[in-house]
Amino acid sequence: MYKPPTEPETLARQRDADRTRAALLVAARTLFSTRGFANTGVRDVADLAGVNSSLVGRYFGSKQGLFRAALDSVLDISPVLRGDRHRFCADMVSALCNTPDARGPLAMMILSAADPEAHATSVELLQTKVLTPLAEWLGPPDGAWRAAQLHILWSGFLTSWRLLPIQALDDTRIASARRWLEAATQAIVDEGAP
Amino acid sequence: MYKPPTEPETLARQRDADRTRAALLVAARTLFSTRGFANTGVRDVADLAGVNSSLVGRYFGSKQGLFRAALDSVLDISPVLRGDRHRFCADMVSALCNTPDARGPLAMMILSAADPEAHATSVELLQTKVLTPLAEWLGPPDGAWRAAQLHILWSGFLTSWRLLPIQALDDTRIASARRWLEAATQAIVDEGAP
DNA sequence: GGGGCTTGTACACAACTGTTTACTTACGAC
DNA sequence: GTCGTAAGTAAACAGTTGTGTACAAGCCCC
Repeated sequence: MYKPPTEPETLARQRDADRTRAALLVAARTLFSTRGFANTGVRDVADLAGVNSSLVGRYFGSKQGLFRAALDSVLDISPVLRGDRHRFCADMVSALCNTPDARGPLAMMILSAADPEAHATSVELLQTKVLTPLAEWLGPPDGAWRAAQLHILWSGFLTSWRLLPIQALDDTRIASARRWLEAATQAIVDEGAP
Repeated sequence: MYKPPTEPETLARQRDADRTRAALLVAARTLFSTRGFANTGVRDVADLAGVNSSLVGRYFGSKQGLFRAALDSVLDISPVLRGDRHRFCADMVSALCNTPDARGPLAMMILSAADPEAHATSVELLQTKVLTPLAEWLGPPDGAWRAAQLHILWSGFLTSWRLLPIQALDDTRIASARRWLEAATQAIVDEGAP
């Protein structure tokens, strides 16, 4: 059988650990937030990233480590909190709906909540990286409780829109629903300063 | 080695197909609503029900068939809708929080949303067995949209309470949170008749 | 009491899982 | 150039999964 002297198309991939790690994180965010933790195999992530599956173990220790790193890398609301206070609601709703990789961190956490370890990771990171800073930003009175109300509202909206889609939030009605979400968010924020 | 003439403890289980089917459904509801579809094996369900795992295939065709049957068997809000109109909010919140088998149908659907087929089943049954009847019950104006608002509120609450628990809804604060949920529900119901 | 259908059990099967190991190859310092 | 280390690959591992099949046994009707 003929064999070409040097493999033509599979010219050796450039070796770049940082790039590989980043590609794995992007693929992980995409798949975990779409199919959840249990329905995503490390081979799926590696294939999407275009790298070998054993590199997951090398760079992140385990599938769980990859999940934590992927979630941690995208769970950050400080940009919105640092922005204009008038723009908070619009920015937040926008960040919630226009998610960069697939369906965003909230979907990633909820779809992966069935796995005990991924669940623990999500609970921890959600509290420290979202709810606590948000409660501080809202300030007294009842910053923590209003932060919780916001989270309830947002997770309910996201669940009903993308995770368990209902007819009232389909493509033809999503625009007005987003306006409603923004108004509802504003109402909770304003509870503090009537 | 001695062998007793007739097995003493494993005396033949009485053969009752209906009872077996029912036991499988209870076990399925419990596990699916706790661990989700992907993290629940047919052997787990069968073991919890105390029957042989191959009976899942016989009685429900497949694991997917079991999921549909289990969800269908518990997704029914007509008792609440038939009750006193004044009691609607209290009954609904109670039904949402005091779920008979483990965590109830909403948790079951959300935790299983990562699986494509279980997801399709959930979307279909949720619309036909909950949202549509609820929208009719609410009536004009905007029955469908107010039903959607209720679903967003409830699914957000349940997610933040049991699926991805936040500190603001822990055991010490859940009582007042339930009162808040009831009031918020009432507000949406009353939107129709100010 | 004895077929015949139903109920239940045990087991085999192939596919897939996350992880680990042994190995090859590229890059950079000397 | 060459040598050592980092980067990447392939394959094997043991465990688990859903499903199907072959077999044992109870129940009911005749």
